[in-house]
Formats: sequence, structure tokens, C-alpha cells
Amino acid sequence: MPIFLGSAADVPKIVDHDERRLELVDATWRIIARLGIEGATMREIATEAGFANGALKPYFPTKDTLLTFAFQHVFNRTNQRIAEVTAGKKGIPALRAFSLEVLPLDEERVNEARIVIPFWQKAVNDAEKAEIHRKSMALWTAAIVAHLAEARADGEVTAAVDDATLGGHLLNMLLGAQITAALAPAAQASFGLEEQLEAFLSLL
Amino acid sequence: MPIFLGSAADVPKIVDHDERRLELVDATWRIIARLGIEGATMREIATEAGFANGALKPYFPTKDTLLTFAFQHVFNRTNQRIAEVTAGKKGIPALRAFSLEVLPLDEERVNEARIVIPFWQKAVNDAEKAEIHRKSMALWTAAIVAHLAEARADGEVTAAVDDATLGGHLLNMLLGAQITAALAPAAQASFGLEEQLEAFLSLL
DNA sequence: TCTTTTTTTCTATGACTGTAGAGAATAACG
DNA sequence: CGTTATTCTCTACAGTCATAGAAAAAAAGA
Repeated sequence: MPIFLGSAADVPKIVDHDERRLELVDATWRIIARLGIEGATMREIATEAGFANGALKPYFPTKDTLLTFAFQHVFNRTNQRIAEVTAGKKGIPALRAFSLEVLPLDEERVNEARIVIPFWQKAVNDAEKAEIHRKSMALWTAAIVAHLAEARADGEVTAAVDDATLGGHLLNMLLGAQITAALAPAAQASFGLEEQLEAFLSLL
Repeated sequence: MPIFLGSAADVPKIVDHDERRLELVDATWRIIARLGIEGATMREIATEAGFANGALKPYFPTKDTLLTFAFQHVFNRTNQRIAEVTAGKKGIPALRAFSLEVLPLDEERVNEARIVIPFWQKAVNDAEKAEIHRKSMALWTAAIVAHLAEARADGEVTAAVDDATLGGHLLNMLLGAQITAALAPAAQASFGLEEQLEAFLSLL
């Protein structure tokens, strides 16, 4: 008699397809981080996930489907972390927490930078992926500007520059930090990225 | 009797190999800008340059040689433009001229952004290309910091933050702007990038 | 155990790629 | 015009890739 699967109501099958998809996405991240996007072939990803060549087909009909899903999931996860970290905060503290979560300050997030760069490259010539980027950036911009407005209301920000411009500047710096960190020699750890953030906040 | 080739002293051949290499690099840029790095096959590049399949071989033994040379040349050209634009300037005016030259403010430089992103992606897993990036960024950082020091000496900058941190921040913003511009919908022109720069300068 | 359904493996296929190199075409020169 | 050196074209090759789909394996249920 099968054990009772609490959550999956409409999925009487042996394999939870949604869960399997996440496993495959995990394997995809690991491969891209280790071998680069060029090394992320269907065979390599399947092997990394513990399967043979054609096993991914039922879960992702094409490679592009898999990659798009994987990239989307990175954004979702980051947004999730941001939500957790900024919960209950506002103004400058919220802005600081937000930025510290996006900056590639540890090994894991440097790996994420090494994954987002191939994504950007694909998005340059792929409208669907560009749209994923655009939506996430619109979300981030809105959050940043909102925090700036809160900070201004509390007197934490007095700079004679409109919040949209300040927010755009900060967002660009956060994106550029991904490049800087991903292309740095392995030895070099941080880049004063944290100091750069504090400097910016202190100027507001 | 052949016309006298003023500059090429040691090149009695019919084709100036160095010049031909630059032609091929030009064709490569155009292809990458139009079709993306994935579409930049040897055949496509050769066709764009007006040649058949194997014609590139004598000038670039391998594709990687061609791409590395092409990317290197983009950096060289940008550095050249920067040198011209900042000549005779110092302090904030020099910093402004420098940044305005790097920011993707017109069609041509948006195309350069669309070329540098594939370069970054390749550099993530290619030590030689990462080194090209590293060297250019070291150059830029030195120039930015020098201009900041001049500005501080002239009393244009009074911010209580060290120049290296301010310079790193500005550089990251300039890099991030490449992403923002390259992935923007074709309709949307600028992004207030110029305003973002002025805002930063006004805060120093 | 036998049947049915689901999952995975394995092999094949067609397309595309960088690269190699023989031969044709072209230009230079006597 | 003929010879030589240079440049380019064209075909071929070996490798890799995503994808397809038949067959095997595994699991579930009676």
C-alpha cells in the first residue's frame, strides 16, 4: 500500500512532475556554475541529475524550455530571499537589506552571478528571456523607489535628486557588481562591494 | 607597377594582413550585433565579410583567435575614444567625459553593449578573456580614481568616502548600464542614464 | 503471478559546427 | 604571354548537439 502523499492531490503518479522539474533545474544550475553555459548540454544535465540521455524529455519538451524555467526560478528564489530579508523593514534599512541580498557577497551568490550572465547573453537575442529580466527589474525598481520614498519621509534621505534616478543608479550598480564578481580571479574575494553600498547610502 | 603603400614597410604582399584582420573583425561585430554570438559562425562571418567558408583561415587560425582579437579591439577602440574625450580635462569634467563615453547613450554604443555581454559570458569560463576584461577594468579604475583625486584637490569633491570606493561604485554602475541598455525593449531609448551620472556626480 | 501504467534507457537521425586542404582563380612580374 | 606567388573557393570530414521514439525496466494493482 502506497504511503499517503499529503500535498499532491491531483498527482496519483509515482513521480511528482513538479518536484522532478525542480531537481532538474538544480542539476542545471550546478552544471552551468561548474562548466559554463556551453557545457550545459542535455546529456551533461541528465547525467548530473542521475539520469540517462532522454530522461528529461517528459519534464521539459525542449532544452530552451528547461533553461527558461531554470532562469526564471533563479529570479523567483532571489525575490523570495529579498522578501524575507526586507520583511518588517522600511527606508534605508530596507534598502540596505535589499542590496546586501542582491550583491554577490558569498560563494553562492558569486555562482548565481556566473549563471545570470549567460542568461543576459541569451536574453540579448531572445524576447521571452528579455521579458523575464524586464519584469524582475521592474519589480526591483519599484521596491527600491518605495524604500527611498519611505527614507525621504523619515528624513533619512535629503539628496536633491529624484528617487527614480537614484533608484536606477543603485540598480545599475547592483547589476554591474555581478559582472565584477563573476569575472574576478578566484583568489580575490570581495571587492569592497559592501563599502560601495554604504558609501552610496551615506551620500543620499 | 604597384602603388606605393606608405605605411606597410614589411608587407610586400597584395593583401595587407593586418588591415584584412580589421575588416574581418568589423564583420564579426556586425554579425554579433545582428544575430547574437550564437549566430556568429565562421561561415556567417565570412559571408558578411564577402568571402567564402575557408577564407578566414590564413588570417585567424581558429575561431577563438578571431573572437579574442575582436573583443580586444572593442576595448582598444573604447579606450582610444576615452583618451580623446578626456584629453586636456581633469577632475569632475574629466570624470563626466569618461563616463559619458562609456555609457550606452546612442545606437552605436547600445550595439557595443550587445557585444560586450557575450564577451563577459565567454570570459566567465575562459581565463584569457577574463584577463582582457581585468586589464581594461584596472585601467579604467586607475583613470577614475585619478580624476577623483584631482577633483578632491580642487575642492570639487568633499564626500567623506575614499576615492577607491567611489570609483568602484561608479565603474559598477557603468557596467550595469550596459546590461540595462542591451536588454531594454527596442522602443525605449535612454534610461535616464545621463541623469543617473549627474546625480552621482552631484552627490560627491 | 500477471497485467497495466509509468518511467527510463538506449540507439538512431539529421542538422550544424570548426577545421583541413586540394584545387581554381587572381594578381604580379618578366 | 607565361611563370610564379598569393589568395580564395569549395568540398570533405570528424565531432557534437538536440531531439525522437522504440524497447526495456520498474512500479502498481488485482
